[in-house]
Amino acid sequence: MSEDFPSRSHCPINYALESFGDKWTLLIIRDLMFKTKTSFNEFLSSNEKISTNILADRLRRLESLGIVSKEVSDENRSKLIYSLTRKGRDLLPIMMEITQWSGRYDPQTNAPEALLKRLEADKLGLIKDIEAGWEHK
Amino acid sequence: MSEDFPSRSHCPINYALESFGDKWTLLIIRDLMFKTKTSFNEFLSSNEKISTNILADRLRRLESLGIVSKEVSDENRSKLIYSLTRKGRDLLPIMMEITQWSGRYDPQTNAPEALLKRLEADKLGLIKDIEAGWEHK
DNA sequence: CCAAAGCACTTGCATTTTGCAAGCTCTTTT
DNA sequence: AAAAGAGCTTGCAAAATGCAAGTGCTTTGG
Repeated sequence: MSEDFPSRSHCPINYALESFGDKWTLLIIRDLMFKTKTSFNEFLSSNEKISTNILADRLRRLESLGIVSKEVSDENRSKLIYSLTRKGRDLLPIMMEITQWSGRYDPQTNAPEALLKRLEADKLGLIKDIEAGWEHK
Repeated sequence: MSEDFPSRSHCPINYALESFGDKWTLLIIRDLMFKTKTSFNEFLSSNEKISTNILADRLRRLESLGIVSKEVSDENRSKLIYSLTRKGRDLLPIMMEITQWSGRYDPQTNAPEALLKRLEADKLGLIKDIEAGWEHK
């Protein structure tokens, strides 16, 4: 990990933009976080149709930022398993706020009604529950 | 407002990306939300040095999405005042979570220590206070 | 009342990033 | 030994960005 990109400023919003401010990176994080996808070909199969060169680039970038790590699969040594680091898992509250905002403003959102309800009623509890699910994994 | 962009999916994360998933949009929202900037030239003067054509494009886009609105200034009729709509102000929790995450992971962050402390201790109270400041404005 | 300055852009063009299709290398399965 | 799966890389066209200059309205100062 660790690589330096010329930084425009050290504003916290800008730091986030330089980490995941593009059209694709957060989708990969979403897949890792909520869809239990872990491999190159699984990311490729998502609805938004990322292309292979962009996916390879973003995974490399996420690794260099310490948000994602990869390891060789136990069962199949030609397969790589990607996963979120602590830094990546700490993006959960951001993802939840984004989900809530989009759920409120996208008339066609496919965010599950139950999830949106829980976000309104008990966001912190929900976040804790999701994190708990990661602990004993 | 309202314009249609061909949408890749109705995933809530993707909706957010299609609203502000680029290197500049969130900086404009930051300036409107926290730096009391309201005009084209003020946005231009930010540290990150956005160029005029991109700024014009993003403001147009934010208006068409209903996140920002503009009106002619009372004192100076050649000046336009940009402001956040309700939809835009509702991005505050996302901005706060981003600030907290970046504050935690950017060793050089310039997020004020006091703000980060308050975010750890009483995020909801902080958000309420900021929103209250907007009410009687 | 006219010239200069302020404000919000637009335009043109070079550079960079993206999107798409094809191909390549190394396992693993049959 | 051949085919299939997994994770890429490469080449090229198209789109987005960055930079510098210019345009068309106010508004201000003399």
